[in-house]
Amino acid sequence: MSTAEETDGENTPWSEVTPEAARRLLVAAVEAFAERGYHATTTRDIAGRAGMSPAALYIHYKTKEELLHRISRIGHDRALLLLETAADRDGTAAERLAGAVQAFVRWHAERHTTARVVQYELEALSDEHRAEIVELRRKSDAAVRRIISEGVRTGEFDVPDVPGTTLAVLSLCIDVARWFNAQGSRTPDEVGTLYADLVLRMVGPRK
Amino acid sequence: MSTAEETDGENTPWSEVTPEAARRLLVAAVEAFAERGYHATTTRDIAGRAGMSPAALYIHYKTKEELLHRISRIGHDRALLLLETAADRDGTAAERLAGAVQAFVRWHAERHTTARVVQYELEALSDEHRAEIVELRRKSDAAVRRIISEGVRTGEFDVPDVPGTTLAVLSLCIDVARWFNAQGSRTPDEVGTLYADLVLRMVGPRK
DNA sequence: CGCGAACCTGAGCAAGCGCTTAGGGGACGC
DNA sequence: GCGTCCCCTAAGCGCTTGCTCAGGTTCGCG
Repeated sequence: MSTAEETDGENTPWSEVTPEAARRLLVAAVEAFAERGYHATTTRDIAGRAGMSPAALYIHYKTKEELLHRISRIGHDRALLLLETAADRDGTAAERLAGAVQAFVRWHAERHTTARVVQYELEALSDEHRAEIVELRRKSDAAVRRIISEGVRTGEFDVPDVPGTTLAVLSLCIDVARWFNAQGSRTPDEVGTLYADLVLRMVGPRK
Repeated sequence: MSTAEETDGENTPWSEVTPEAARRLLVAAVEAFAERGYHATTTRDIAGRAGMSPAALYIHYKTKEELLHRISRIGHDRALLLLETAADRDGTAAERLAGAVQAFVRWHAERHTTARVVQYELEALSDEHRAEIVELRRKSDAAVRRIISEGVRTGEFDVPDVPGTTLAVLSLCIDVARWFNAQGSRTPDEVGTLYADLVLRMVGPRK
């Protein structure tokens, strides 16, 4: 369907999902969950989008919730990788923070279908699965906080409330998945650049 | 249940919902929708929380979707009122923007149960109802954009992309409803003050 | 050709869904 | 006492849900 989804520039989207039929089902589930939400999506709808019968789904996944967990896990791994890569780069804190925001926002805009499921369907996970995902989110928070803390230490940034500002930065980026529209006038890169600028203003020294 | 919900300082929460039984049902629906989401909530659950039989719901509301629409409509009216009141006040653009963000964020934190339903269950509405709500959101956007535009005109603000920054400010505030936790360490007022400061930095002149 | 493994389907089950209907029971005027 | 109105419940209807299971098709390999 969506060519922007299929031909992702920086990586093959779901290459880690190995039986091809399982991948087709997972991609169909991402689309359906993003459109209607997890609870409003039926297993018949997922199977139908993948061109299979409802029973085929249960050959590759034990339950509908396992499908959601696989999607959420892969998405969170990817998001965490983006942030930690940006945090580990060389350069000033400002350069690294701008890079992290640019990459994180770009991902949320470009792959907003996936990101919507990843960010807004957490409470549909089982307790064990949700605990696993929450731990990944804690690490994402730590990566951003590390950049901001170092900027404060070197005097590049003026941030009275580091945990609060970290939360606000992540919140701002994540919410891109909710409002971004591929038919809109802004490209993912433009939104990333705008947001990187706004975040640098949030942490920069007062005039 | 939650005393913070029941005893709202600035207004009686659902006083506009007039038959008392209808109000009890609506409050129960807000709690249930916020906890599990609209589609995962059953009419039996709503009626049970209100201490009634499932059939009682249909004396006061035609469908489950009508309940969601009433909640969404009242919440959006309240949010719009907050923003327009702040925009119409006297003072500098910076003062008015800070006031708008403080009030808007405070509402999203203090009444995060309601706000979660209002902000994250739009696609469960019927087409007509959603169109009505989208119009209210357009007006909220216009109120914030007006403040920022005036700040740019008077030279108080330096904002290269007014529509984009307006979107980011609203997005930042709305997402408070998603992560705010009443058991957490921050009060709604503290979050409002933090966010007002961050937003002023976003629009302020470069150092 | 025979055989086993991998994959998928048609049919359907038990449970739960939104919503309806027939009727009960208390408060009120007369 | 009696009828009327309003608010509510018990029971359940028709349908959809997540999921199962027996069996069929396709394939590589000897």
